[in-house]
Amino acid sequence: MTREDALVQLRAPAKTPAAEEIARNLAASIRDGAIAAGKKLPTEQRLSVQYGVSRTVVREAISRLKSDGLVESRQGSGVSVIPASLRRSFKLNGAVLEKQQVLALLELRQPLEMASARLAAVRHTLQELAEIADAQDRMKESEDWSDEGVQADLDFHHAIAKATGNPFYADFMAFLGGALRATILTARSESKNPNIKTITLQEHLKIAQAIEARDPEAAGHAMLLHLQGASLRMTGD
Amino acid sequence: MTREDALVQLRAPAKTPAAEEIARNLAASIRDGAIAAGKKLPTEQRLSVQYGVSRTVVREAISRLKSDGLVESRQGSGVSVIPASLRRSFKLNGAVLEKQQVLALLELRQPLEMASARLAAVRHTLQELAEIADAQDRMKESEDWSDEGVQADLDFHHAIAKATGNPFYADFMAFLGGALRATILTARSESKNPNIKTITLQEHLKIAQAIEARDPEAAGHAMLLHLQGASLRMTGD
DNA sequence: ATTCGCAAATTTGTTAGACAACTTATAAAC
DNA sequence: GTTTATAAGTTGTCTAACAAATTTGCGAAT
Repeated sequence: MTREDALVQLRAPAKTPAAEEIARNLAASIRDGAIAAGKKLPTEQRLSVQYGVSRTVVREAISRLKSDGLVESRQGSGVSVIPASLRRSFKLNGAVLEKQQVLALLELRQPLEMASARLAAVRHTLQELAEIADAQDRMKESEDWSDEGVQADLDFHHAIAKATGNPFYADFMAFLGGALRATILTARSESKNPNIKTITLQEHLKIAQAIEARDPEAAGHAMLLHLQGASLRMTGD
Repeated sequence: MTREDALVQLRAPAKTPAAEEIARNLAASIRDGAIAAGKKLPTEQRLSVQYGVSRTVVREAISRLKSDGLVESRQGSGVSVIPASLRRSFKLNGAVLEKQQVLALLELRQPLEMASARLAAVRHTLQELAEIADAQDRMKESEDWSDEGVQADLDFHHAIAKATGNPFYADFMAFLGGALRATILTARSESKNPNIKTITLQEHLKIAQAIEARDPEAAGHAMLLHLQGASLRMTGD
């Protein structure tokens, strides 16, 4: 009996709450223009009937849309769609990233990482340099393909972004790193290349040295080589 | 009477809903580590007592946190904080941007715009080229410092991002453009430089020509000159 | 003493109904 | 015709309850 229950749970593990599904549905309608910008959503009453749920659930769904900056509500008036040009939240649609999406995301990351390395070379403080070295050390001591190793890898890049002194770099690189994290993990564990950690550490070292030497061009170049190498290792072997 | 009411409304224009304020409060506690990753939030019951509101309001606040990827809830268990490395939403904290923040955001945008121009030069289709030209035309026909003019300016950059064929470029540049939109508008209207539109159009033309000629280096360089010029015009005169 | 099973207590998910606060449309009064 | 009350419609909030899932604690069987 318990075993069967477990199987059932495995087959249908995540019964997504109604509010989440409705929010996704409405968000899709907004993004593809089915509900134009400036227009009002149906009233909470109508939506609750339409989706066959209580008004509470509809309100929780709309709460999410508000948080995403997709809509805006005014008491007594209604809920209206905010123009795409004013949206203040950038979001990866949560789901798993397909291979092609990962490549596109890496393509977005590359110029940012290069700029990050260049800026860090010019602006870094001693403390930030120590943080970069610390991430490097932790990766050195980590087991191959371990979770800690990948984390230290991401921390290395994040430490550089922080050393730019520009919080947007730090935040956005952390965001991108998190999105790529799962991908990197599986890629590492599936790779047949046994030297992947050693090579990565060497490339990191060159970046760190160029930053320490306050040589932005060398730092950017070393970062480019590292990203190209990492991309090859992820897709290639 | 009506006049006085208007004044009152101006003085206290936005009584922020309780759910929004609580969501902000909790988000702050999470981001600055007051509630560590992996830990559970207080129960909805306790939070409703703590903030002096109903459970409904607390649930709407938590709904927003879920949408932001800050927390995750499991029925029967509780609401737990998601590690920063896994957050899947990048958000500008809604408020108005200070001058320093704008500069930092422009610094983030620059390498992306340059990469965007380079990629667009290599990958653009005829249709995407037409869209770039269209934005350029609309800006030409627009009134100086008008809302349409700024919109056409942003559309020009967005069209280039779309021509990269990489949806993440398109989405993120649209996001950044929206965030900078208000700033650009005020900067334009406050500027004493009467030729600002003409100069911008000339710089845009050089970018468009380099893209059409499929010359990535020239496109990137023209974009750099444009951004540096725009930044100077925004802060300088 | 340890482990297993099971019921009870917790906790989130959902529903229903009600009232308050605000906006908008309507009708009445001037 | 303009302005002013009135009413209707809509979002914001509260209360009370039950459903569904998880966690906890207790007792029994081994």
